[in-house]
Amino acid sequence: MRNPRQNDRLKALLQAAGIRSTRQRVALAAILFDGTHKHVTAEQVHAAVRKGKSPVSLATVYNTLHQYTTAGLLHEVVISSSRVYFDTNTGEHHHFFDDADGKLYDIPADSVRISRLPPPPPGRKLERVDVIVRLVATKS
Amino acid sequence: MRNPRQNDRLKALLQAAGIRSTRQRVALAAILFDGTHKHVTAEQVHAAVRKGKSPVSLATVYNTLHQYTTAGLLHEVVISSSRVYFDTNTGEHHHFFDDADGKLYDIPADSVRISRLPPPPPGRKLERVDVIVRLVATKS
DNA sequence: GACACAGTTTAGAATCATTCTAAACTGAGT
DNA sequence: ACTCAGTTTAGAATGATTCTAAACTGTGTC
Repeated sequence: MRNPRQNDRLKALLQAAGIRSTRQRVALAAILFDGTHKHVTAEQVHAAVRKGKSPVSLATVYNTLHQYTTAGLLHEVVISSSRVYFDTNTGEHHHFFDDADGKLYDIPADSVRISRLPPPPPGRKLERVDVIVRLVATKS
Repeated sequence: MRNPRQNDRLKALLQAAGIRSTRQRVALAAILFDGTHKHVTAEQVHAAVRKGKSPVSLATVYNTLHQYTTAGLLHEVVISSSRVYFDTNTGEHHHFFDDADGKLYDIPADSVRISRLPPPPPGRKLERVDVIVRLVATKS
């Protein structure tokens, strides 16, 4: 995105999260925070940023995705052991996972009601509840 | 387990699942199906079987765990991207995952009620619902 | 505007769980 | 005992991710 208005928005977004803005971090933010929610892998982000005019190394993609996650700009979603997804929707919600094509779809938090959850073991507190609804193709 | 009664039980269990019983498969079954439910990784099973008198290669541990999973004797639980857990409890239930020590604890199915789940996208059907409750140490 | 230095980026090596390969082995039926 | 599909194996290969150590860059200081 060469749009200077966009650029300022992204810099502000990083600043607000306490992250120093650099050329690479803005390029990645432009891909991730374009207004629509996404589920992406590091490789996908790397491929996308390589197409642009502002190349970023794979190591930096990993570093930055983790940094954004720590800063609360992304959520990590563990769905399959072979790859980690990063979710730009950081609000409470759940996921459909389609095994056929490896894609994730959001389920709004209020579509799922969890009740009667047992208390966590002593010395531990509940951090997050992830509901993953695994899908398969209907063998018609 | 050198107990011949045990041995016959395990062979029968494999047979019933349509799996030919071999020395290796029985040795692994002895570790997995001892009457108590477990959450194990391939490495853990490999370490355990190596201590016994009936060594099994790591490749066979992987092959066999997957075969047992396909046969419905185990369930695969994906909780963290760095390892896969195999669960000897194949009934419907959910999990606490303790990030502090990487351990899994069962949550009985009837402790969690999921309602208002949206319908799966067209051409897909719901295969399984996994609820993972992530725990962290209480910072006291 | 040049200087310094912590923070950042990078290519490539390293890691680690898992899968693959291709050869040796084994069990069930003749 | 003989055969052949099915099984096991060591070690190589894979693939995502992390590490390393060296080069680079942004920000504050004069």
